[in-house]
This record gives sequence, structure tokens and C-alpha cells, in this order.
Amino acid sequence: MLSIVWFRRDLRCEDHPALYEAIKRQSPILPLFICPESPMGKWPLGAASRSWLHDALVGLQTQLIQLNSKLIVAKGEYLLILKSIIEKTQADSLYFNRSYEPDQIKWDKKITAELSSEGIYVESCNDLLCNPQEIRSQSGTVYKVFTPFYKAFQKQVDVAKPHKNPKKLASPSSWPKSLAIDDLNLLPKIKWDTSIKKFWKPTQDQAKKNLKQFSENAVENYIEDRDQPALRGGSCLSPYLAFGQISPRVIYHHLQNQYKKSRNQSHRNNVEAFLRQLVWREFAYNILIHFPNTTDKSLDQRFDQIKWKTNKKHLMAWQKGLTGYPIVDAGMRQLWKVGWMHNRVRMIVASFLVKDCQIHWRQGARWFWDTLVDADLANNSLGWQWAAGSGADAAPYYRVFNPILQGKKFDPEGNYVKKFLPELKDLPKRWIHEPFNAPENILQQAGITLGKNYPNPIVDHNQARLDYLAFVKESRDETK
DNA sequence: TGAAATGTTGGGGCG
DNA sequence: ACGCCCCAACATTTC
Repeated sequence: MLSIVWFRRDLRCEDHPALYEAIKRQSPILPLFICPESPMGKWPLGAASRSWLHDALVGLQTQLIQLNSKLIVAKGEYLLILKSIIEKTQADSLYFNRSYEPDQIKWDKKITAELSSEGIYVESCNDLLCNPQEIRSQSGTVYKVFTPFYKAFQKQVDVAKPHKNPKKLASPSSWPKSLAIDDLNLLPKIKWDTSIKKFWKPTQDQAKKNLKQFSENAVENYIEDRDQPALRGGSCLSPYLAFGQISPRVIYHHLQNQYKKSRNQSHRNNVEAFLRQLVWREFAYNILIHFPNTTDKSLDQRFDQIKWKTNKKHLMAWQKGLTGYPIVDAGMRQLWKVGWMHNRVRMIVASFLVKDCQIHWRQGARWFWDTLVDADLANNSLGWQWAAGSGADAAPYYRVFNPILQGKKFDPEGNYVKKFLPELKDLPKRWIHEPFNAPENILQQAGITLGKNYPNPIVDHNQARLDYLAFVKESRDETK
């Protein structure tokens, strides 16, 4: 007997459902990771994610060694690799946690069918808080709006308690050959990721530290602080969740226990607000499972009929953080530098790309996919479609964010903007979100020459808003 | 998980 | 002292 545990985006050993099931079988275990040699779907990992993946694999390998085991690393097409390892090792079963990415589902179905027909036992496990397929309304329909989904979740779901940590894994009688993690060439050749690694430590230990710190401190003011990008108001767990370095159930129960113990109503409210965000992730998977083409197509397909612009200059200005709107530029430069962006700012920059620049949300989703260390197909697709107003629980199309007002509201001191746009550091806060409206002498004193060391706005927001509303209305009338 | 347009109110300047 | 008007400030409506 030998069980292969195939690790994918669940790079940990603690509370790992597939590993747990394999251990229950009391057979030796062969932990495996397969890196595709060429893209095996429409959404191969982006550059920032690949760098993170490298470190996460190193961490997993270390953890497995501590469990008296090791990680076998291979490169190639999934089915071929699995078959060759099965042949070499005489493994008789395969365990993995389910992926809900449409391309991966296709592979997993094929692999399951083929290996089962050869007598291999294949078991896939759920690694979310709930099984999203089971959450339906009373009439059996799929939820497309978050709030009713959330209510149903609260009513129906009993989140599984985390499994006990494994102490030791039984090894196979002989180990197959493995590549070194470095052989996967996941790290970029030009070391642009050093600034990312200054902010992030992609280890499981750091994930635990972040959870501890968040639950002991930041969660107290979560509702108030989460919308202020200058603060560290969130949990900073998203990349760890995206790569499965921490289990969502561990996070959920850790905070749920606090919630139960707390008699302080404000504390309870804050914890609940955070847990609600975790359920957004489940909702995103719910949508991805039932509408798998929403990674590329608008859920409201009228939005794909609109004649979106292909303005390369605007797209590039947005990507580089050179739009002339400080809150947008600060966000885009944070993304480039840190591999991550504050959620409030994600909404602002998304609104700007889609509405002010009239560029299809797909372009933004692609850029985020390539640059975010927490890139998650379900979350990314839902987030963009939400912002564009084209998808599930969509903001109405006429809801256009005003980058100046959003800046003033959520970064009133301009600390966030100044952090990522040092060229504006001497601008008084009165003008920090609208340098283009500042009196000439103020700009001069701050050492700013618009068009030279900080760009003029690439669009006039008020005009762009009117253009966009007319543009969408016209397109909608045509497709009625 | 908006913002602009429109409506209402109330304090204070002013004739 | 009174009413009129202006216009913040806030509330409501609309897209």
C-alpha cells in the first residue's frame, strides 16, 4: 500500500483534509507536487504568485522533513507524471484537495477517471469552510447575491473543526527521484521580487503570527480600520490563504472561539465583520463553481457587448501608477512594489480602469492575476465583476467611484498616498488627492511640476463619468 | 462596499 | 426688532 498526497494550492500539513484521509488509511505516504512545464489552462500562475509559490514549497518541504517525510517535486503534465510515479512506486491510491478552477476541474476529472479505471483509489476532499454546492435557497436556486448566501451559510453550515496535526508520516520503502525546488525556475531571473519579500514572509509560521496578531489586536477596530489603507487594519492573511499555507477553518475557528468568549458587543461585531469576509471567499467559490466561465466572461453578458476601448496608453498609465489621480496611483504602485493592494483601493482602481478609462474588466483581472501574491481565481473574478457591475451581487452600473472623494474619505491625512508616491510628500493634505486643482504656488513649494515629476490626470473624472454613463446606456439600449 | 442632484433647515448678515 | 435672503450643513432622492 502506498498513498500519494498531491499538494496543489494547499501547501501545509496542518488541517489538510486530503493528507488527513491518507493518514487514516494507515499506509505509507508520498507527498507530491507537480509543476506544469507549459500552461495547462487559461490562467497559469502569474509572476508574483510563482515567486511566492517557490517559498511556500520550500516551507512545505521543511515541514515534511520535520514529519520524517519529504516532498517529491516533478515537472510536466499532471497525468503523465502521476502515471509514471504510480508505475515506479506501485502506489495504489491518490488523495488531493479539490480545486474549483475550471481548467483544473477538467484535469482532475480526467485523472480520476483514468486512474480509477486502472484500479487506483482516488479521493478528493473539500478544503473550504463549507461545500458551496450544498448552499442553495429553499427553492434550490444558486445564490448570486452575497447577503442571502451569507444568511444561508450562517443557518446551514457547521464549519468542520480543524484536524489534529500529524506527528509523523510513514515513508514509502523507497523514494522516487525528485527535482529540487530551484529546478522549477519559479523565481524571476531579474530580482524584482526583493521589494515584495521585504513586506512579506511567505511561511506558514508567519501566517500563524499574522493570525495571532490580528486576533489579539487589529480585530478590535476592524470595522473602522479596514477601510483605511494607511493602516494595517486587515489580517494580512490573503496570500497564505491563496496558497493554502493556513487552513480557512483554522482561521474561522480561532476567531469564532474569541467571539463566543467575548461579552464585549463591539468586539463581537468586529469579529463577525471579519468572519463575513471569510464567507465572501466561500461565495466567490460558489459563483466560480456554478458559473465557471465568469473568469473571462461577464455574468451579465450584456457587458461583453459594450464596445470597450483598447487604449494602451491608458492601460499602461494605470498599470504603472501614472494616471494623475494619487489614490489610484498609490494603489497601483503598492501592487507593483508589495505584490498586494489594500482592498478598498482595489475597488477604487478597478472602478477607475473600467469606468474612467472604459477598459474591459478582464484587462484589469489579468494584471492583478500577474502581480498579486494573493491571486485567487475565484476572488479575483468575483471582485472585478463586482466592481465593473457586470457580475454577481453587482454594484449598479451607474455607481462610479470618485477618486478624489474616495481618497479624502479613506485616506484623509494622505499618509497612504505619500507612502507610495514620494514625489507628493510635501504637498499639503488639502490638495494631496487633487494636485491638479492645487494653486500654482502651492505646487511650486512642494516641488511638483505637473507633467514633469507627477503626471497630469489622463482623464477628467467628471467628464469621464458622464461619458461612461452615456456609453453604457447606449450599448444597453442597442442590445435590448 | 457611491455620488450627484435636489430638498430642507436654521443661523446670521443686512436693510 | 423684524423679515428677507444667503448659504452652509444636513437629509433625501435619484441615477
